[in-house]
Amino acid sequence: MADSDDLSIHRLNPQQREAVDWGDGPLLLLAGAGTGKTRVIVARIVRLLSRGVAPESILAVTFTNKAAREMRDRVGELLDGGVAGRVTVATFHAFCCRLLREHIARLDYSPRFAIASDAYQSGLVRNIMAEMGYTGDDCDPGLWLALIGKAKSMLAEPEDVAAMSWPRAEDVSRVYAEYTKRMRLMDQLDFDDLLLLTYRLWSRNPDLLEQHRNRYRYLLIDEYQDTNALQFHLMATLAGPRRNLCVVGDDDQSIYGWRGADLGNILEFETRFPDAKVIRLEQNYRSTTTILDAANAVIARNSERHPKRLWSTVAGGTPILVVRTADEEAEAAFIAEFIEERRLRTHATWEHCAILFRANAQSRAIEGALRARRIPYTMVGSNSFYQRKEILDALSFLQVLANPRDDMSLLRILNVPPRGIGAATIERLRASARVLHRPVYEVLAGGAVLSDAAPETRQAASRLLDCFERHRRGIDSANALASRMETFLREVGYLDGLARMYKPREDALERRDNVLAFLAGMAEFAARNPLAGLREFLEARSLLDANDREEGSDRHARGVTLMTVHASKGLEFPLVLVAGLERGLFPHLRAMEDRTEAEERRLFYVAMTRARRELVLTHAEKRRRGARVTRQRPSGFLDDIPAELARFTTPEGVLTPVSADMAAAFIARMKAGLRPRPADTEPPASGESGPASETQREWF
DNA sequence: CGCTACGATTTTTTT
DNA sequence: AATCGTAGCG
Repeated sequence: MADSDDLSIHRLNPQQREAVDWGDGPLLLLAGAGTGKTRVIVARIVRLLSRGVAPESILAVTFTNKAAREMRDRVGELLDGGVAGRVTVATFHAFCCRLLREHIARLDYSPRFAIASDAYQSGLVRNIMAEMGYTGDDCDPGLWLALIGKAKSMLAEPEDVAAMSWPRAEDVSRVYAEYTKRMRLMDQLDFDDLLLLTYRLWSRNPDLLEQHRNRYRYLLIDEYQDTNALQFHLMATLAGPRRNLCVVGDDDQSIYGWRGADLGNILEFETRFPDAKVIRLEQNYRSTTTILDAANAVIARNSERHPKRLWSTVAGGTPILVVRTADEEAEAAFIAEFIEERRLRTHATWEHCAILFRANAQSRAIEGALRARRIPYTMVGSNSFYQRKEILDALSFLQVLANPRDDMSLLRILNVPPRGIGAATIERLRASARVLHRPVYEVLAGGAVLSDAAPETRQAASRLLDCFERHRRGIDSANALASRMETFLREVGYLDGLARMYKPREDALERRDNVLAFLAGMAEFAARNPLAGLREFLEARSLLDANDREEGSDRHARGVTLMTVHASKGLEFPLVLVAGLERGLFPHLRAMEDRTEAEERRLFYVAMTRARRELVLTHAEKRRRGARVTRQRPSGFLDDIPAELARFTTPEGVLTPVSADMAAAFIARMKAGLRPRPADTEPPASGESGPASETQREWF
């Protein structure tokens, strides 16, 4: 969806052309929002091929699956499929995962490792903390995991951490060591391990590194501002003495610092590679000057950045609307009605509109308002489906089936639905497994622990184990995978047990439907990947981000798009509404404390620059936060928008009731064949657009 | 020893 | 509005 204005390769601006034609060696491309970044990367790949570089030699790494898919598609459009398919385009994690499946045996790991989700990691750390006797406040797993992740990105082992000057380094080291040991025992790798072990693989096996260096001779990194130290290290190592490393990014759009992204990577690229060529892309093809000037003014208040100033040839544009409402319901109602009005008065379609917010919880009110007005929408990236209890339970059954050593998953479902294996029994099993250093599954199968348990308990356990054993064969075949898994979930008692676990009948039925929808997704996967089995399904699932996990085949969004600002990066819409511009919410309270406020500002900058033609910012005076209602003050970010670019108002100041005349005019337009254009065919925004008044009518 | 029902607590962003 | 933890019942 980004860069939808279809400038062909032959119509690149001078900076873009220079970036495309630049030869070997390190290259830093500072590409602001909407400057045709993806187009340049794709053109550069095509250019490399035309210079005789083999497609197999090119590795393009992105941060998200969305970006990888888009790049793959765009390369495919310009090259015939055979060639395009030979270029490697993958996320860091997918690339490393593929490498490790093939070579990890050299590090003495099983190639059948599973990939642990963050919830899985948290659960494990929580268990570890409890076992090690930590109590009370400092049991927050997120805190410890962040430190472990930090250590990993520094290539530090637990012993190294102990010697560091961190607060409580001793404790971190112990938790880290235990965490590593347990993950290994369960054949689990976390996201960081994928990168870390790839690096270790190369440093311990120079022959392999040499082999890979000879294969991947040209490296491109997209969204470079989101990489962490380890990711940079990894790619620099692979580039080797050839140093054909082209990185593309925008420091102003770095919004993943909380996840370890290191802005230093992009700010210091020239220090690491003193002879690096640096090219800036500053011509924006996306937004009006009004939007761009406002975004520039907001981001200019950050200090640590590569100085740059985006400019646009799309003169003028409507002022940015800043709308104050009484509460979040009024805010949601305004947003819905504004979209409805734009649709009636202009050529806007629902697909042209996006509603962005800082936190997922904000979507509830907005969804309600849209539903009440029958406005179709798609909520992108809401993890909610996969965070549902029934999906997590079903997933745990499958994970144990694929990998019996997966203690965490086994313990989760051991007594689901209640089958007589209670807390005390589970505790004994766990303790015994810990002492013996054996997987819980094995201890359970051994039966010694259960010898003096109740007969029903013993019987339940052996029935469960029996069911796992029976269904284990055949998990490697895609043939009717989903229906065999459904049989498994039924025989293991889960599908029918839902009725007993959830008491309002409708609730149970809904959860059952969700599990069946999950299985339908699996069937779809199996159809697309006829060689894949259960393990491949689970791997693909864990490497996908929420945006890719839409269950319906309906990938092309229908209706208005709702998402977090984080999920919106890389996208663009003619009309963008950002909700909740309030102190404590955006910028978020937990980010306001120290240096992360700069990141909140960048996040707001990302939100603003998603808009092509019109930008609306809303804030409410009261908002429910949890159980209580709080008075909200407008976000400080609003003060940074130059007054002449914005109009501060209320819903009454913007919305005029939709008259019968207006509706009639709309119908007449439709009859006259003036159907709104689909977004893809939108003409390139160019300098010759008319005066603002005409722009206002015609932009959609 | 395990199960059910009720009440307290919760919300940042995600590969 | 869910989910989680705690207390009484079978």
